[in-house]
Amino acid sequence: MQARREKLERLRAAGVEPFGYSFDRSHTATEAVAALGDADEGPTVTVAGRLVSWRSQGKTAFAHLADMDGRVQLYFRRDEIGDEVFAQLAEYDLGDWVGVRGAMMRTRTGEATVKVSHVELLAKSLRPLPLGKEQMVDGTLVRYSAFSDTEQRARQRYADLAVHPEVRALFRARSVLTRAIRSHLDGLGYLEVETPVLQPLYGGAAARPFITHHNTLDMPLYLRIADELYLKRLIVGGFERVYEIGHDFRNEGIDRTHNPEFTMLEFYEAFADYRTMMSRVESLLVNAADAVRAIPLVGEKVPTLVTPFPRIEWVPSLSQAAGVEVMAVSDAELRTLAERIGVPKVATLSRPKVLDEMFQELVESKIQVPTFVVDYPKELSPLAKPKRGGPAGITERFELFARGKELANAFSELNDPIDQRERFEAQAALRAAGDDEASGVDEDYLRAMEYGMPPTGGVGIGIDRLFMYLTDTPNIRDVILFPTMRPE
RNA sequence: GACCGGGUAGCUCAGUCGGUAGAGCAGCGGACUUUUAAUCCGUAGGUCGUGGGUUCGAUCCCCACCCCGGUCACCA
Repeated sequence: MQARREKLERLRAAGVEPFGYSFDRSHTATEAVAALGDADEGPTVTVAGRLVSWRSQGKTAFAHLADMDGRVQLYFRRDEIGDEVFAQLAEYDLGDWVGVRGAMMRTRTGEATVKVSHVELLAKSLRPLPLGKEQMVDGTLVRYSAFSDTEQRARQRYADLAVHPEVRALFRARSVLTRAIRSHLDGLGYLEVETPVLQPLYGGAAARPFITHHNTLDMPLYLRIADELYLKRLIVGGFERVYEIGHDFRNEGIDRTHNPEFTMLEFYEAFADYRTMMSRVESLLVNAADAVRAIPLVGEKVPTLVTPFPRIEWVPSLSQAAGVEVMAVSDAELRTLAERIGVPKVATLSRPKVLDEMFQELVESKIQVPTFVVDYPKELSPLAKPKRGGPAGITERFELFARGKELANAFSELNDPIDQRERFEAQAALRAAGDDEASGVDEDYLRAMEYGMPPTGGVGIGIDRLFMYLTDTPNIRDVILFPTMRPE
């Protein structure tokens, strides 16, 4: 770093501004290479990017310049750019942002290269980037001394992105994913809306919230754990199709699949039930997967989605896997069974919870291809409507699983305000008993329900997890640009 | 929270059966007008995660703690 400072000073002394103001480029690196085509000489191009390699050879030098999505070789000759400028190249470092102009040419070894006739420094890099060396071996990129410390890559995402084109490609793909989702929902007549992140009451899921304080109002506010209750207020208001993509916040642990702040898509559609929402989810995911599949360096990993997704019913699938009629079997028998499967602390769990654990163990974790699990027990689904015409105690709810992980959760939404009040009050009782994941009674939401909400289907999809599934990324930290981390 | 693995140069790592440390790349100086992990010669660079203990002496052994990763547990 000291050496780079000194170079900076020498450049300034020579009248070179080390931090430029703007630069007009005619081609990206990829476009410049394409402009040469198969020819040995090509048009003059102007390109800009970071210096990522440098091979000096006395009176010539080769370098590679990398920009957003590509790289191109640069060839400097003293007799081409003059003694003074050539001498100044000694003050350049890897990581510097430069702009160059020159004719495209092909080198002896066949690489498309800019024969530089003009070079200018756009920004001096004072801190060395952790650039490794790389080589193509049989068509695959081999890195040496790559920047691989997972912690530092997440903390210094800017450096991770700067030296790893495939990381840039991954996050570009993530952006493409959300764009595809928006485009798909917009095409169905959905309205994208924004609802409060700061909420006086939190609800719509069971999770511990982040709590903050508003000074002027002198009251606590909670960072939302879900968008659900506000989006359904909008259905009451007459927006028949709404969606929101935003961050939810849950004050819980951090691990491979959990970040305290994560991206949630929720969409609600009036007059729809959960069956309609299943087909919405299918077409949405197929479109999203197609969009991501088109991204180089990422798309190869995207699984092929075959619709319609298989559908299995919660109770029968569990009964079959367990070998007994789980809803009919005695409590004692059920618990014995659960223990044999390996469910921990069976004695401390309620019966619905035991069933849920058994389901996770026997069914959920074995689902590989995207599969809808439908018709959940009421005890596990407090926000879903009872199953029409179906057995008592079953609700119209589905979850989508793939590779053993939940991708979506949806209901035919409960719109009976009397029933809703009872469920809120049950939650409030739990909260009073010390369960800080339970919510209170949201009177304003009940008031909205009392005005009348049409039949509505609603879906929540965790975008981070969906993207992890599509790109086969095992750690959520690797799909969030700046994951939550302990301070250094 | 438990267990396992790890923390040494800017990056990736090696090592010291206990005697205050090395390599490659990056850096710096030099040679080189088609190189591509360029090559060649030379050179600089480290409170060995933190604190304590044992010892004449600790980066190494012991204890505690911190941090990271993995597995498991917890978690609608």
